[in-house]
Amino acid sequence: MELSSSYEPKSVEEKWYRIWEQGGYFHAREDDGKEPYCIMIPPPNVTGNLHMGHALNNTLQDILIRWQRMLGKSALWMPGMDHAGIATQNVVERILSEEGRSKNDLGREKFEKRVWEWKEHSGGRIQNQLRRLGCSCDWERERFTLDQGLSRAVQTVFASLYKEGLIYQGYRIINWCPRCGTALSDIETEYREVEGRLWYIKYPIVGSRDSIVVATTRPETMLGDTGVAVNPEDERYAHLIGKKVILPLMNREIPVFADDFVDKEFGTGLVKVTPAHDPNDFEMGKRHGLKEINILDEAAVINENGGPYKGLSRFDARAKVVEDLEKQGLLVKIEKHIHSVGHCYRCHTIIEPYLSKQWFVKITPLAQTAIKAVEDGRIRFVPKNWEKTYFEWMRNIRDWCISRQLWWGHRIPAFYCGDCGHITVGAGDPSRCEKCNSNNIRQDDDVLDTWFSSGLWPFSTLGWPDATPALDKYYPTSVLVTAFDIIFFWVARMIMLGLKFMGDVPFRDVYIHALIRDEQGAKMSKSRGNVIDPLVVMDQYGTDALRFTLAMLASSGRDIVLSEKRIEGYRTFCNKVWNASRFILMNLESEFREQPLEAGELDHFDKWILHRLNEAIRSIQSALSEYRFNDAAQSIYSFWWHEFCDWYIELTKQRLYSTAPESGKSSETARQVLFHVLKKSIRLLHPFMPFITEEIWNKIKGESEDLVIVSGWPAADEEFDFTAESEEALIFQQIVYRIRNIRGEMNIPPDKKAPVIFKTGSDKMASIIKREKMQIQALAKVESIALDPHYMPGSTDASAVMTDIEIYVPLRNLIDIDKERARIDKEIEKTGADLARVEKKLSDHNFTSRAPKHVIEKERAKQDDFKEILSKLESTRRKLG
RNA sequence: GGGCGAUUAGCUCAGUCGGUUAGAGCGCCUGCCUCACAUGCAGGAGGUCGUUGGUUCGAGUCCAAUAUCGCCCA
Repeated sequence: MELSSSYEPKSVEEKWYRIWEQGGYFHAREDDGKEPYCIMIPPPNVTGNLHMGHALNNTLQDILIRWQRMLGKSALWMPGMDHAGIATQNVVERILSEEGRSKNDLGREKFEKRVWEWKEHSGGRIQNQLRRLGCSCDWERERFTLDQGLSRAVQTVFASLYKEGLIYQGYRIINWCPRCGTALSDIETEYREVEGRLWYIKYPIVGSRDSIVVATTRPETMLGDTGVAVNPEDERYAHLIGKKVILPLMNREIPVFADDFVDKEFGTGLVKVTPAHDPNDFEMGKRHGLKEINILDEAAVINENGGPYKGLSRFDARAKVVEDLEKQGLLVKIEKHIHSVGHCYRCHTIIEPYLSKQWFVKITPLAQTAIKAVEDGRIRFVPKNWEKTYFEWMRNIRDWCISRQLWWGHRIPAFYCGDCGHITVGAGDPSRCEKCNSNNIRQDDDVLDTWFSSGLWPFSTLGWPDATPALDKYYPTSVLVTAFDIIFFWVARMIMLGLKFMGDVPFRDVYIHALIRDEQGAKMSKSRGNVIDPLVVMDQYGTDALRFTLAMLASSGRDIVLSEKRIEGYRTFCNKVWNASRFILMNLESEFREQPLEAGELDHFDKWILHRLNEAIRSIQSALSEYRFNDAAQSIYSFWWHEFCDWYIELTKQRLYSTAPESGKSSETARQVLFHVLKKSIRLLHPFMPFITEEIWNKIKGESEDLVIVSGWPAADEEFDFTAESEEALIFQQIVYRIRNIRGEMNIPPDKKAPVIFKTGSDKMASIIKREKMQIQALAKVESIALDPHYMPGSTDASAVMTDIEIYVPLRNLIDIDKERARIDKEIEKTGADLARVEKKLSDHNFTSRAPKHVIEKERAKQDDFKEILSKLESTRRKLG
């Protein structure tokens, strides 16, 4: 039963995780007849390593799952990983390039095989890192977005949406990453303010010696210009509309036309129009029938349409174009200009708006249903204000570009017929064109956006498109736990696709937690070097300390600022819990048997701690059910430390150590209460600190009891609500605290015990003091206690005044009169201020006539109290001279 | 440009329905190795709740304006 004097997390963590996992404690059974509770893990990238964001996200999920499991639910936490198309392909391409090869050297099939090999050997490290974090995922059900079942779900969804006309091919400007060599969706493009330039370029007017001046941030795109636009209301240029100008360098005649889109204030008010290389120009081009001249290839190198500039990169081309314009005297001026430029969210390369044929999801019909689900309250965001962000985006949503020019991913299930040109789309691999039955068909080369498959996660992982018992039991899931940065990427898409294919929401609640930042509030990133690695932290302080810290910090704000100091602080809490348990175990006698508590045997402090335990249970329960993780953690922390350890355990020592013959019963009751409270508080703490609690539980559980992970969640016991006794315990604490305060302030050495005289006219107070005489002596280090309603204090008494009690500590030569005067003066000042505030309120007719009665009563009572205390303090002060 | 959020102790943050004397952790100061714990114990200092105005009997809390900082979208 003996425990070591400090908690050593390392071996405990490994041991218990193994026992839980091997013992099937994480496994939820669809046939268990229990009420379902299900959380789908936000699948980490297969390339991922556990960072603080994951640690927070998964700690919160694990708290919920463990809590619900203890509540007796069929708690399923579905784990898995995301194939992360771009990221994973990049990783393997980098490895190949170190070998001096490219993916094209291997060819598609061999490359895919190579990625799978990489996945088997190096991918998915994060799964074991989640185990270290204590995550009680149902690993038997682990899924991967590219595994067979999920791939079938993807194909089924694609085919269905295509047949309904909600997936289509379009030729338009998309966001192209020249480095990754693929299209991206709008939200995969990150805009950043960069300082660029504005070049003013002369375009000669056809049939005139005059020229116009256009301003542009991208002079190199002029190679593809097919027009110049002006605002129709711009009088300066009205005469030019319909004229033609000569495009310099290319010597092409292009029209000047009017379009509302043009901002009169920008540059000269004349803009060059390059329909193939700018989304706005593309729209204008469509409106005015302009030609689209694509001047770039897929690597953003100028192609044959760029004439003499062919072969130059987009950046070299810019320099050369500017240089040539200058030589020809066509460059008017250059200005500095700040504008926002899109970057690839994976590799941060500048995005090229690029004209190409891609697959799109027609999103508006899906979005409307998804908006309604949140409006109706069928899905609830917590905190609620994220609903605004969701609505804002969903109402302005644009079609989703889902094709990616990658090799790693779900290949688009569209087959082109070489004979009739028909496109056959369907789940499974068709061998013939569905229209002309030709076998001359070829599958689309592209793969789908990774988010397309993760959008199906809540039902594809449960077996959809098959109607499985798991799907039936666990869908809709209970809650989705995630950070706000993927509301658009993931949350919104799961809602749209879940409603579409399951006919019901994918989850009831969406709990949005904050992002983690460093001590300076900066986003943690490897390049900044400010990363706190959760794995290192778990090594140093233990997993439970990290988890508790994260729970404490998980309040509803946007950011969490994390510092190691904080984690260190909660390691001491682990140690506190450990040592309190150790104390209790040390004081159980070998023949100790847990007995039901008998109300008749309990003393006031037993009743107090049982009452406080009830209140802690209630407050933790209500906090967790509203996702107030920090409040729940705060409640359990302060109950453990500041009530159970600081007061109750200290109070039991007198009873446990007493040698008085009649004390046997009291000490046995104390043991029973200690044990009872320990057992319940260990269970309350389990979801937050699973390892230490399982270790301790193992030493205290009964032979027939199973592990704490499946023990019942404590319920408040109304039989143990002792309000009146608890109030008396608080008065006792006040008394002890007042005496300790005198000792501390007067610097009375700990070994010097002082006599104390209580002056009170209240029978209630007198009885408390008489009853708890021994405890006051022990906790406040008091030599003797006297009750004297008529005590006349001497000039060397230190004193304290509380409601209905005056406390005197005769100090004789130990007293420092100046200090005592200052102490009393401070009290007088404070009480005087309190009294003044209350009296001001009570003398205000508006207050007494309009405030609710109970508020006025409260103020009156306070007034009486303060008055009495103040007068006693003043009389004491007079005696001090 | 549109939207969202923050501003409370030296630091990082709680503060639910507007109603005790605004709380916590860390840090700081004083005294203690008291037989569970020095990863500890006891005591203490430290706040005009960003600013201004309003609503209210009453505002850290509600409203408006403003300043500073941050995030998202275009």
